[in-house]
Amino acid sequence: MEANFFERVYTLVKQIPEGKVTSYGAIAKALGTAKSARMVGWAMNASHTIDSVPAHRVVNRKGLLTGKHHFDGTTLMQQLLENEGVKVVNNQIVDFDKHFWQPKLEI
DNA sequence: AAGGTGACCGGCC
DNA sequence: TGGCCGGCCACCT
Repeated sequence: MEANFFERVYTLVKQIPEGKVTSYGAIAKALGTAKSARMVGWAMNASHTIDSVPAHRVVNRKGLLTGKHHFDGTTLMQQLLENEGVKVVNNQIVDFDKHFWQPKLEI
């Protein structure tokens, strides 16, 4: 199996198709650490150094771009999502449930 | 080895 | 939805 918890998160996040988004909790649950969605966020923090992980497709359960602060600018994450067809208004994804992608189905 | 930290979640009001 | 609180686990120093 893969070495770190991080790599598992990366592997899963990388599988997120364009125009789709998911939540930390969903990823955490898919990995088996449902009660520790914080770990997913922590993994994303490390993903910042990897740049192969579409972290902009990962938001919290409310559809808020909580992690946009960790991106380069302030609207980078939002623009990336909009570029893929995901509407974002005021740091929040519109029709979040429609764009929601369930990692459990893929894992 | 121990403590601190974190891009969260769920429950309650 | 929004604010507050507790829990939870892996990584870092």
